[in-house]
Amino acid sequence: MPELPEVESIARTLRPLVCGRRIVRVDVPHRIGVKPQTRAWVARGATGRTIRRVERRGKYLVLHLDRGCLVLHFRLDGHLRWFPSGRLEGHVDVALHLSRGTLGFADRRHFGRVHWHAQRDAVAGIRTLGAEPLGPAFTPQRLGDLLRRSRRPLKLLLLDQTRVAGLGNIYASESLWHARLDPRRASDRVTLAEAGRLHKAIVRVLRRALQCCLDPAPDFTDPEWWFEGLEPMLRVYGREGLACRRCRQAIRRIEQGGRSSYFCPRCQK
DNA sequence: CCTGCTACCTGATGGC
DNA sequence: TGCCATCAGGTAGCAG
Repeated sequence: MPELPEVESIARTLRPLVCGRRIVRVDVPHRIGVKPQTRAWVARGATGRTIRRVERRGKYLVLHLDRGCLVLHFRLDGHLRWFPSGRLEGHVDVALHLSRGTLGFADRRHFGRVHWHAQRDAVAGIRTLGAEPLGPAFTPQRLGDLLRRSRRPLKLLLLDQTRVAGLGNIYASESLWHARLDPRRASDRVTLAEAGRLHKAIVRVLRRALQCCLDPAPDFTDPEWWFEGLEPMLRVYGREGLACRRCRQAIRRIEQGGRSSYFCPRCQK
């Protein structure tokens, strides 16, 4: 479960459940969930430690322990499950048994990971993350600078986590629709005014999505929870062939970087 | 450094 | 029914 708003809502919902709790045991029913680390490494790092703080960076979820941290990444389909009784049910790849309740990490597709690290910034993917789009450093100027320095298509730039942290395939397309910008446009050919529009669109889309993800909040039961609440706010993603909600033109789907982009060929220029 | 491509996995869906 | 192709929220690693 994937992009910034989803992970942020997970972090917020998780805090009261796990902060201050001790990890009494770590089970790894599917070792692929910790690859390339080992069961023993993760268990040794986390067992007996107390969860002090829950942080989101980009799409990473970091459980800071009193020594080291657990770094979770959901990739495409990973999700959390909460077992108040501590008894596992269904598919779980990694289980953190806490002093009260058990947190499970599950991903049938086995792309998602749970790793233990001595330091959060030991993770290259976190260390190199770009600006947090809902943070103070993400200004129209900053976005304008990023755009000017790349000739790549806008959509691919927005997906690059080292530029802007946390946008994924859904919200990149959504943001470009709101900004009325063609996903194929070369980044360095975007005007200042257009960069301003894009900045505003990104912030607006992510804030709105976060609201959707917080109501209803994640229940750590249904892996599809986030997508249901989201659909009403989507303007282009997954709407190939349907009428643009601004101009009624048919939405197009194209491939960029091996992934689908959705846009309106009439009002996105 | 920048860019583009592939691998990594599983399950759902649709055409024939 | 069954079989095959295609698609899916992401990133790491590697070649040029």
